[in-house]
Amino acid sequence: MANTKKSTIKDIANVLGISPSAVSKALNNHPRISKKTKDAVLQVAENINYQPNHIATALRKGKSNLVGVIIPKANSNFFSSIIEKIEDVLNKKGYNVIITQSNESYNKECKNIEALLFTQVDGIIASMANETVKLDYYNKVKRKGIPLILFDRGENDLNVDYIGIDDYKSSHMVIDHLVDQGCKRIAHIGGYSQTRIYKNRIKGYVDALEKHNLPFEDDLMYECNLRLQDGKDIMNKLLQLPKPPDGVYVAGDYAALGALEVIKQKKLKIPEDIALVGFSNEPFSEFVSPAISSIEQHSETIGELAAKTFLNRIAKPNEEVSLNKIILKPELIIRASSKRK
Amino acid sequence: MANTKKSTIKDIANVLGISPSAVSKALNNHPRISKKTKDAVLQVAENINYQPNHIATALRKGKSNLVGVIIPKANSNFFSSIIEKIEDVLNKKGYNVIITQSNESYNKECKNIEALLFTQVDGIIASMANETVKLDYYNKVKRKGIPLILFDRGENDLNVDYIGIDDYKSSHMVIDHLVDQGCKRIAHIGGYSQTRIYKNRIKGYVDALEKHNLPFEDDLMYECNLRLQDGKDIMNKLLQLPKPPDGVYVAGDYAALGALEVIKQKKLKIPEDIALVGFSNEPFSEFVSPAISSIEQHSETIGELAAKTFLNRIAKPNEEVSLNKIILKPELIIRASSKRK
DNA sequence: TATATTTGTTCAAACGTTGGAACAAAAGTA
DNA sequence: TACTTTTGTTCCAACGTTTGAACAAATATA
Repeated sequence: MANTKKSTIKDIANVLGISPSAVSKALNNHPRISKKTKDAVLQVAENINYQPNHIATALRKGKSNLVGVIIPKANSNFFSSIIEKIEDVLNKKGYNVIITQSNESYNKECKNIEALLFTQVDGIIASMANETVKLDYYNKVKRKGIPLILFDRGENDLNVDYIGIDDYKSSHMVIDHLVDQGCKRIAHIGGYSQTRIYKNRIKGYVDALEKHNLPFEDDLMYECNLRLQDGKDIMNKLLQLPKPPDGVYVAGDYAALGALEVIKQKKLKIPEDIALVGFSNEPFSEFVSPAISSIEQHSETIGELAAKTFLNRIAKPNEEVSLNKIILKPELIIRASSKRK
Repeated sequence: MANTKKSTIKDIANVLGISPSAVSKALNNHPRISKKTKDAVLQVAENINYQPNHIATALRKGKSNLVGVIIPKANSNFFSSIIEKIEDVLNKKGYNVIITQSNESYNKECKNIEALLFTQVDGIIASMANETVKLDYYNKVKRKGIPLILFDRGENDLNVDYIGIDDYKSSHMVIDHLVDQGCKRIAHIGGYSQTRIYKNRIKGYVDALEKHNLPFEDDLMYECNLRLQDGKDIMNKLLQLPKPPDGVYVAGDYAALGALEVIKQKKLKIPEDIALVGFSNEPFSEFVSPAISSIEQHSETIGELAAKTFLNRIAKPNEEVSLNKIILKPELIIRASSKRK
């Protein structure tokens, strides 16, 4: 029935009466092997359904051709399309991608790193969990000398390649827009400031307010996990303020959706009473009502650049110099939720 | 700087003046090795920061401890939480998980299978792409003799383990509910019937209509990719019918969201004019307005069972008998979009 | 014709680990 | 004391591939 025994290079060699190394060289298109032999080998390989043993190659070459990717959670379009692009680029170069989720947990992230190192990946492309403050595990990766590339959720202290968008500028774009629409009291529902990107968004928010001579008030700013429920909870708090905001900038679309629901529930008008802007342009943002304005982060580009950066590192491993810090330009997509005029 | 040269079992052996195999056995807690030696080995391993070479082990043992998972797309909560659970269960047993996305494309799926086989995974857990009709690649996996487990999107002809919910029954639950709410003309926005689960949902819809003596009309049923935009497009068509439906059963929440938007846009009332039920209970369904009724598929359970089924297969490889076809009970979550009374 | 070069192949070792066979030493049994 | 059993270890081959060195044969150069 099932020809369960896998055929090897040796089997091909036996059939043809040549040595295994000749076969190996033929398969790898070695210049010293004659066309005749190469053809014969290919033919036999086909016939006996030969599949190279990747593990043996990996052992011999000291290279697994596996790349680990760590993301917080795959269930957003942002991350899943980044993964898609990374797979795309790396598969073409003969790499396979191992994806792991940290679920925003530092512990899980550490376990993932352990597992990836154990699996002998040739590199790690990661976006850090919200919780992560300690960098010990990432440093371990660096010390092993295998390429580490961060995207979106990065960390300056690590001193590794990084691809992300300009979060500080994003906030300016959002606030500029809201001010332009006539907002005077703008709240921010942000991520935890320990994460660099959220810190930058907050900083951008604060600085942009100042730029426009608008007051910054503690009551108007919250840090949270940016889940849908967080958006609801915080929006409720904001609406209970003596002077509620007339504009809300939310650092994530799921939380923005939560905020939207609460505002509608309270029979307030969007954007007239409160203008709302989200972040990361999830597919649903366009379709809820009113459609939520959001920052597009160009996830495909991020994925592509992350993969290419890895390939570059692999190509020239001992090039200590010139870290890549690629900062992409954000794009503000203006929709009904913030368009007053 | 970086002690880039990895330490091996041999290094430990040299330090202690014992043989490599003694070290190997000590590390694997072989009963014939003395406690003294084991302790010493562990100590030295720690000191020189020894990390076992997984690839060498894999080669020697003929087992990669890698499991491939193929899903259509990670960006839904349904799939990402299944993955999470699979990782969870398998990591505990020393397996690592390689996740790949087919993006609903047959070609990509084939490539993924190729890549996973090439990487020498010990098993594949998959949910098929919508497009997939030909089973040749999956049959190839079977012929290799490595465990194949399908979930959600399965296929009877393949004759492999399967975990999913009772789609046929789901439809009955939905239609029963809609009828109970007074709907007389119920439309179905379904997935492509070539996919088993969608076929079952359609069959359930048709049979349930009959059960309730309601008319089945071609005009009231569509097959599509169930993306948000598909929901919008088809809902528009449904509303242009001379006699539009008063209830719509959508086989996916994203498409349901699209339909919802269109209905609201046309100033029709939900659930009064049209009652709406979705499928798979994505997180946003609860929070849009009106909240969308949906079928909960218990994704964690699916993930857990898929992983455990794999482990069972591995444990007893030559047990040809007794396929596992695990069909879970669906749960209808009734929300505002269909609750008339 | 003698020598150098090219071509096509084989040999052997290596990658790091494992595990059965072999064996010596220690301990137990008659 | 002589034998069996147990204990702790080493030896060696194996997993499937790769690769530089070696080598013979064919071809080119002087």
